[in-house]
Amino acid sequence: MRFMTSLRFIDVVAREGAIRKAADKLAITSTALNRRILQIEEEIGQPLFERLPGGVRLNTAGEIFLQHIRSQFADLARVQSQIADLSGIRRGHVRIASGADALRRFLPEAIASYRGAHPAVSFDLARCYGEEAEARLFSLDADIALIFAPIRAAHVHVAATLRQQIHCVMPAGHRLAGRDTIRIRDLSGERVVLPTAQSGVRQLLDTAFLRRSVEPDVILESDSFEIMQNFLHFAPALFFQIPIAINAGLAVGGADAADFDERLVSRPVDMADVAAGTLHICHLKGRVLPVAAAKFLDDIITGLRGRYSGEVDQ
Amino acid sequence: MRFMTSLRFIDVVAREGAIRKAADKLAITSTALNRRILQIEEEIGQPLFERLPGGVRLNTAGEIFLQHIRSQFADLARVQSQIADLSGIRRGHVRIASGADALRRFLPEAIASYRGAHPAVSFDLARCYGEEAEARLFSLDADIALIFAPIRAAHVHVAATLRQQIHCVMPAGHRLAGRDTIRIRDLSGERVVLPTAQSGVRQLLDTAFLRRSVEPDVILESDSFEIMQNFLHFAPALFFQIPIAINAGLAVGGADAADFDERLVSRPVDMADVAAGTLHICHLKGRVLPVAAAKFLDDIITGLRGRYSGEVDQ
DNA sequence: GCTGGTGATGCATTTTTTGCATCAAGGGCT
DNA sequence: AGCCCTTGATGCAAAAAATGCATCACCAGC
Repeated sequence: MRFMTSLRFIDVVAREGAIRKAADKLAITSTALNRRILQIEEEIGQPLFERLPGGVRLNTAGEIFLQHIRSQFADLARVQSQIADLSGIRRGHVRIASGADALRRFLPEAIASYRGAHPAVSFDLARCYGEEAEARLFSLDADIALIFAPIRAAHVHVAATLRQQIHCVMPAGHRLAGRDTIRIRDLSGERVVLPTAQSGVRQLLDTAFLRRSVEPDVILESDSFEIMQNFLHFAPALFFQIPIAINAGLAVGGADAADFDERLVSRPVDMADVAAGTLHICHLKGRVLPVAAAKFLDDIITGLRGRYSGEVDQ
Repeated sequence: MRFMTSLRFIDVVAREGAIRKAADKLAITSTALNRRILQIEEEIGQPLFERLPGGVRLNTAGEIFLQHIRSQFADLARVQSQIADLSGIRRGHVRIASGADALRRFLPEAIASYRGAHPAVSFDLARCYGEEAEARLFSLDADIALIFAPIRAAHVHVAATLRQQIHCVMPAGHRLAGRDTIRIRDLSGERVVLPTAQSGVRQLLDTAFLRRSVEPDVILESDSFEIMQNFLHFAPALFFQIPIAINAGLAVGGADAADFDERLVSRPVDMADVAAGTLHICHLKGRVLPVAAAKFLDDIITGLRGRYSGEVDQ
């Protein structure tokens, strides 16, 4: 949209923190960009950036204005998708911020299924932890967020929640593989593979370890479920994830549950030790989502309700 | 704002119904305007107007887009007033759509008082009936509406309501001037002056006349309270208004109430005959009002609560 | 004091926008 | 049917705006 260029430029300058860097990114001269900024500031009647020796930074007015710009862009996208909808073609773009948990299997599957019905809709997945996901909603860089952690900010609207019990994954031959549920005290001295400290799963586990005064032998920390799971094929260890992250089949644990990997089994951690965490499916409060995003959000909530009826709320 | 010109042009074209007329109004050539429209339509990817032999008319896509444009303008105004607020100067502009009732005395007084505290805030008053006032909220031509009639559209948010009993105004020497309250049956054959059929007061009265099978002698219909009231100085007759419209003093009726004009008195119509109407103080649902408008709305509601505590709701 | 980064500005060039003249099309009127 | 008027669209030249280059002033770190 031609008439939005100046506004987009401001957004980029704010992100880059310097007019010249932003100009490089936008493939124009710093002169042109600088003058556009000056012109808008003149029209507003007040400067939007403070000039620092190392670049520029938004002042208060600029922050207010940038928020306006971003909401304009988001609203324009919604309007465009709504207009595209009129001509029968359901086009659109959905931007999702999600933890690694849901990215593993749930979102790919949901997106594939959605694209089966609406092939002209494209997706953007950003993998990030809770706080960053909330920030992405606020800066309108994401339409939907899936957060397995408590919600911090008031501007986040939780459309649905899914209770998820932590599961322990281990080689089929492990001494604990016979148990129905795993107790935290069983893990004392055990070799375990843990997600990074920012992860919701890790935070629940750390709380439990501390409470039961259990110190497992942490041999690997990673932000990649792939690596952690594959590691178990080469060395005997335990790792932890939530059911929604299980990437082959739907072995939600229990003695009679199917193994989700020929040599790995999953068993729930006893609820007396680790409380079930909550996966929050959110969007920005007060925001009208683009058609495609709204429909997708609806679809995944309906899908979850069908699959985990008891654990879905709101 | 330079970057909004094309959008403003679309708004004007939609209102005028013809590119050439809009071009005249905007003081540019129809060529330039036409090309701007064509360019935006190309950027959107779809036409926004249908071309008719007598001009242009918005199509569905255009209506969606125009609504977006107007919300952008309203939001920009809010952002500007918010930014202006930062520098200490409380500037701003408040646009009000109101029935003649509230325009008479209540709004002028409220505005004068508000401007005493914030002299840099300007006002725009549009006198209109209920349905049009709602339309103005929707088209974002008004921030606040005062409607003495039932609310029709779902997109209107009622911030407060004020119950108002219809009062009968007459010369001090009139045979009914001695009564505490006026009954509808007293009006049979009486000379009355009535507001136009679109007015909320008139609709309440018509219902009452019909129910009681009373046919007064309607000698004047007008949409101007000024004319109706002045008429009473020259010919004996009755006219009707709500307390908020009484323009000198606050004679809300009752036997001991002060007369609001040396030769005219006001008496309430019995509630058994005419139910109290409701003045609705509204804005568009889901909209964030500019600082000035939000503050003014707050002020008048607080003011009403102080003056008519029993009759103010929500 | 030098170096490497920043944003601002004068001037020539390029790109975009505008205006004039003109066309084709449709409705209303005689 | 024929005329007339008004509508939006378009080719081409002029006006206006945006851009790029070269350069300045400023500041931090070395």
